[in-house]
Amino acid sequence: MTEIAKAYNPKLVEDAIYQRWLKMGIFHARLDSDKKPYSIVIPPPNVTDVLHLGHALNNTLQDIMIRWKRMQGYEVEWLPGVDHAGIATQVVVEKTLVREGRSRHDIGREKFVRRIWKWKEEKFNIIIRQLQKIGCSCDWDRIRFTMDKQLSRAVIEVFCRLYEKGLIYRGERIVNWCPECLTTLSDDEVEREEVDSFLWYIRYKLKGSDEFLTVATTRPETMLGDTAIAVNPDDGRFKRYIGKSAILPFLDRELPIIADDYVDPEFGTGVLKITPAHDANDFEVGIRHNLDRINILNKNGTLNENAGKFAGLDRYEARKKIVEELKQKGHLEKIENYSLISGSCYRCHSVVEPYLSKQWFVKMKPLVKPAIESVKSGRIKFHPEHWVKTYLHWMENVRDWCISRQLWWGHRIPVYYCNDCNEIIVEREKPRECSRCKSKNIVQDEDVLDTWFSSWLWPFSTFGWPEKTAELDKFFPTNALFTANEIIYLWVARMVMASLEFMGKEPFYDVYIHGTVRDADGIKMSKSLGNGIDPLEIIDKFGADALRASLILTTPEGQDPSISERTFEIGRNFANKLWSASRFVRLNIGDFKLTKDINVNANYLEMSDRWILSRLAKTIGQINNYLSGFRFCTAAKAVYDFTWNDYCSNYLEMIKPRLAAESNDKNPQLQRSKMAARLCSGFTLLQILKILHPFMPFVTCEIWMLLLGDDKAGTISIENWPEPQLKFIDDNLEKEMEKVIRLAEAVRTACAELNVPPSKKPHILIKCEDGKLADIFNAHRQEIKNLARSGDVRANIDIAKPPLSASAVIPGAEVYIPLEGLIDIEQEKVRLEKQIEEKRIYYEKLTKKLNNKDFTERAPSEVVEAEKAKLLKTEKLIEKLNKNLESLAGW
RNA sequence: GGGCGAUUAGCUCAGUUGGUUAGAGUGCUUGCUUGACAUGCAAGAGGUCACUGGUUCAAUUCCAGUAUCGCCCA
Repeated sequence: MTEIAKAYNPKLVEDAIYQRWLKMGIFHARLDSDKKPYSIVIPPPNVTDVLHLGHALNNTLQDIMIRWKRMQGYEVEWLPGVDHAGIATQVVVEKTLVREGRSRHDIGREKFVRRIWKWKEEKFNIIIRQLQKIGCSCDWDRIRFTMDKQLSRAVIEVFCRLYEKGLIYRGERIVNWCPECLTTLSDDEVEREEVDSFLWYIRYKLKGSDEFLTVATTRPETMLGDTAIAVNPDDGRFKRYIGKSAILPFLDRELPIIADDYVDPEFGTGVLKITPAHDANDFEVGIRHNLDRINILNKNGTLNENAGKFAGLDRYEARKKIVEELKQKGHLEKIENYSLISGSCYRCHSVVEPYLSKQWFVKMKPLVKPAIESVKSGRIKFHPEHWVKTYLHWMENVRDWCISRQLWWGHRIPVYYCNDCNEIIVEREKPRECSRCKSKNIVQDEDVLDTWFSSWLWPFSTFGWPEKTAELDKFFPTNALFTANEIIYLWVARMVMASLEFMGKEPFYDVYIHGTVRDADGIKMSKSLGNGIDPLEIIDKFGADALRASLILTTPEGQDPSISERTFEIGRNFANKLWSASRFVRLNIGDFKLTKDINVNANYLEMSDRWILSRLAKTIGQINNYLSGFRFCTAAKAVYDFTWNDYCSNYLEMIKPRLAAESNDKNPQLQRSKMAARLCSGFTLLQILKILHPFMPFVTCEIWMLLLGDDKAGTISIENWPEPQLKFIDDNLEKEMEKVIRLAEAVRTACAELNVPPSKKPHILIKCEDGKLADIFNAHRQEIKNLARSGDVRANIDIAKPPLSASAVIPGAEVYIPLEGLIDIEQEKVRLEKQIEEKRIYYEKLTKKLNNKDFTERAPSEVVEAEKAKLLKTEKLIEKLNKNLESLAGW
């Protein structure tokens, strides 16, 4: 027999166990299997950096589902992978260059991209190792990267198909421009926050008049690009100016005064300056009124030649100068404080400029329609359900998707321009000549595609699309998707659209949205704030199972968990509890051989055995329900409670005397009882290991091997998930056992409150109202002794209270604890009085309720009866407590 | 400005069809070298269920409003 260490040390076992799993190949899904498939694709972490706690949560949830399904006998595919994360990675790597005193332009595109590939390799390997440390049972044979050859092919194919279908077009639009990253950003990549700023009131002189109109603006520097002044057509104050012109300060440009509904008469002065090249709304106004678009900005945020004497200045420097000069010239009426919503780059956080440029867009409206239907019809379900609203809201207000990025890292846009005839050629392979003029003078578009343009294909590109592969056949559509709410728009919604468009099917049927990991103060964990917790550090200190269990136990469904390092003690302690209980069982079952297919024979079982089996069956049923409903936290709590309370605190305590029976004792009943306890405790423990395995794979696997013997154990990971054995469920028995447990509790409480030293094990006498209850207690003398830490136990209907005894009252019975010389009578009196007072308050509450005619007449009779029964019970309890108190009088 | 979510013990949170003396973990106090476990055992204290109305015999639970916080979108 292997010795079992006193405390569980995850460091000694986790790596070896993971290697064992890899060696056995149990994570690889086979195409030739007859089993029903179950598949999940991982939300590919970004190669920007190593994984944080949010990833740990995300992947633990998936692993729980995957391991559960695997044990249930599905052919399980959990496809892992990593995302190239275009802009994010480029920015991160660029920063490393900057630290060396160089920019990406210094070393050039080719070298820079090579450098990012190197970065990718490093992070890729670390991420894999991290996932393995966490215990994730991914199919490593099918790991993917969004820039793999085959996945890149899928991206190009999709671009071409959409272009051919007229769903991709090139257009000159106002886009979000990051002057730092020098690229466009999609609307979803811009972070908006409220900032304190000003509203500048600027006077524009009317042409040929001394009158002027005052406009209010939040961005005075853009005035250099103004091409009109606008008022609301219904605004009586300004009607007479419509059709006239104003003169732009500095540049003396003539600006037509136009009328447009877009102008809000309430804002500022009710007069707006229109800058079509630097504001999305103004752009629209410009189209309606056929206005010029004058771009005044360079790509790096400095002002260009259109800015006259301000050319070359940075945008904020220019703002300062312009305001200053306006003031000097008397064009500045006033400055007001104003809080505005400012957009910043989600990667480098510099302020984003609305910028006019030629970009590639995807027409979204046609793609959105079926994707809305998938969710409305219920074919795709969200967990928790309320995220449906978020999804639909975005879908119904979708705007065209700007997919070109002025970056070097990503999938190059498959568009070629002919330098001779300006033909635009969209091809899967690089063309040799222009399709129109046959010129060989063609160049590829410099830009790359938005990262999400590859990740929206993830559920099928990873399985080999556009090829028709066996993998796609077997594992697509996938079953579920696990992700965080931040990327419902960016990713989830787009995956649904892409899958419907290119596969004709939804990519998954269940979307589980988990919360965002926060620190103890409720602040989102992030690297920039430095409040993040490194999962590897936690694994090092507490173990991977502790990490997993703690995360799940503290992440209620649909809520953000608040986590500090101490949180992980919950899981560590639990792993140790399980370990210790297993050690106890191992030490006590002696030569009894546990086997995988061990079964419990109902004939031999005693009440406590049948009780734990009933509890076990119920618990398994609950866990199945909870997991099916994606209620991971509740499921985890159910196993936790069953293991700690039912199994350890109650069952193991109750069977201790049976296990301790001397093996040379000739009493056959005693030996049989001992066997039953060994059998049942062992059986239940093995079942616990199984239902706990998805949550805590390492420790359960290790104990499984220790109990069964390494060679025969295989791995618990591919054992059958237990079905609840309904024949064991026995509600009456549970109620009886509940009474035993309650009784023991009452005795413990009395002894603790009276400061009875634990070494003194007082005898207890139980006076029962009916013989049946007395029988139950008498049948469980041993169990009560152990649970209550008492001496002998005797129950009967006609027991007299011994003098100088403490007492406790429970429904249907009272317990006497003769404690002559051990207790302070005064203390016991106080104790009883306190209890009487408590009961009396409750009694009054019930009386009041039952005296209310409205209640007795209108509430359902069951409810009224139940209240009456409570009243009766309480009355009896008070009576008994009073008698016990009286019996102490005079001592 | 629109939408979503939250508000229950010192802290983190359960409480799914309205009736439980409102629970758990953790922290706190007290007592325990209890023959598995001090990463433990036992006991205790601690709550006007954010506030105001409404529906109801009955509201932590349903409805409306207010306040505070968080997230998403304009």
